[in-house]
Amino acid sequence: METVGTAVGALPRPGLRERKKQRTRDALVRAALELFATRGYERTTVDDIAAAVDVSQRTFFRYFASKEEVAFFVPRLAESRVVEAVRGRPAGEAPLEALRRAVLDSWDDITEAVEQLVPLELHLRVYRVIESTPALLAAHLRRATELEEELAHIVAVREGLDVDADPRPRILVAAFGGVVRVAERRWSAGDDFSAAAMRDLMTVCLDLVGPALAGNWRTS
Amino acid sequence: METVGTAVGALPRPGLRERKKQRTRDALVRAALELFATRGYERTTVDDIAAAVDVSQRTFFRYFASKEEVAFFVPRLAESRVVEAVRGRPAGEAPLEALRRAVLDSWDDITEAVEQLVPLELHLRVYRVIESTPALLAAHLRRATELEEELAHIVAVREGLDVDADPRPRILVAAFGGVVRVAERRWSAGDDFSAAAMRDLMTVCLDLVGPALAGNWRTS
DNA sequence: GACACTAATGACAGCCACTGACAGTTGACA
DNA sequence: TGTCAACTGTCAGTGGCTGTCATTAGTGTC
Repeated sequence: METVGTAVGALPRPGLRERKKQRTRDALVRAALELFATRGYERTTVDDIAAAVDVSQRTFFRYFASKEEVAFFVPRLAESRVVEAVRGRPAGEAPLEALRRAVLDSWDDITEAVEQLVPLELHLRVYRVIESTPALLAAHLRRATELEEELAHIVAVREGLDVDADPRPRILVAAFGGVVRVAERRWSAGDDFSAAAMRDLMTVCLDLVGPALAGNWRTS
Repeated sequence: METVGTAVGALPRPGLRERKKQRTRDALVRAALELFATRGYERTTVDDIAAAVDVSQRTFFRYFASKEEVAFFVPRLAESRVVEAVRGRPAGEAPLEALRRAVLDSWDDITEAVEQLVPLELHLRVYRVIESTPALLAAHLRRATELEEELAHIVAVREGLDVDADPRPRILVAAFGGVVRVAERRWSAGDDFSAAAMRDLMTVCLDLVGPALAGNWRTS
């Protein structure tokens, strides 16, 4: 129930103005996602979204830097949680294992946090729109690599390495990120969009990295 | 010197109209890349590019679907070569090895083909612009995943699998693609942009995938 | 070599994402 | 209650991109 973007300490009742802003932002997000999911991204104009919340187009752009940004409001939440989870892993753990457990262990929390914002089913529908809309898919991938960059730095620090000198941190997270994306696609393509299903898919895909890279597949 | 997009058989002199189109397209590409490299992508308008070649803006959009597309004219060439190279690998080869050798072995040919279009040095400068411009980076990553999808299908056929049933093809190319991107970044960040340097980087990065994913790194 | 045929182009109007500037409104706080 | 600062709406303008239509310029034919 906590305000999402608030600093850690002291939350002494945000004040009317702040609450109003929060409500406007949430209304814009919900209206936008609903429109994207039903009508599609490209056939939804920013004017449509603004009109649905009864604010001016200019106001929309004061809350979101671009039309794309509003589509990634929910994923953004999830990403920050993953980063935190990786930071929280014990130092002795192997790098890949730290990434793997961070994602798997924090998955239920993430799902819960998402549901607090929008219904999980709407999130899934929007995710499908993201994957099938070139402009959004591109933005999604760019965001993913930015996240990977952050994770590479964290891994490097854990292992006492320089990210620019030793390529292993970036290679690890790049491979890991690619696998996560495969799992995400399989999740959105399927019909079971529960958190448990996603966790299972992620587990299976991560377990397959080794075998997939290994020499011969005929021994499956 | 052959016309790039011509069908395999018979090239009986393209005709004046076709040659004129070819020249216009090449001029647009060269003007655009030069402008992107010097002035930056966002500070170059389509009108600028069109004016540099003395055609109307409308004509530019008849050659390229978007301003982005012209920036990827050269990479597009390289990608198609890689796909062909993978298709040409012997069937018995292990999947990862096929991808690896396809890229490494065709690298010199690709470099040569690129140089026929634009100076390699200009290509590098444009590549740096792509990596540092959010909109272009996003488009680059989307193109990369489209390529990965194609490669996953090829790998699946090689191994007699169904891409949608067995996740291994997609996992393999996702991991592979991630590593290739790391190598590309290191290439563009460095000062030696020769084909040989790129091949060496690629080799090093690919050799590190196993160790990076393996349990503990302290044994480096 | 004149003739129709068709592809390529330019000029123009218009949509949409996005931005800067200015003025009006509304919470915050003394 | 009055002052200040934050939030908002309006308006004008830029740039990417598209549809339309008249004009130009290769192409094949007689």
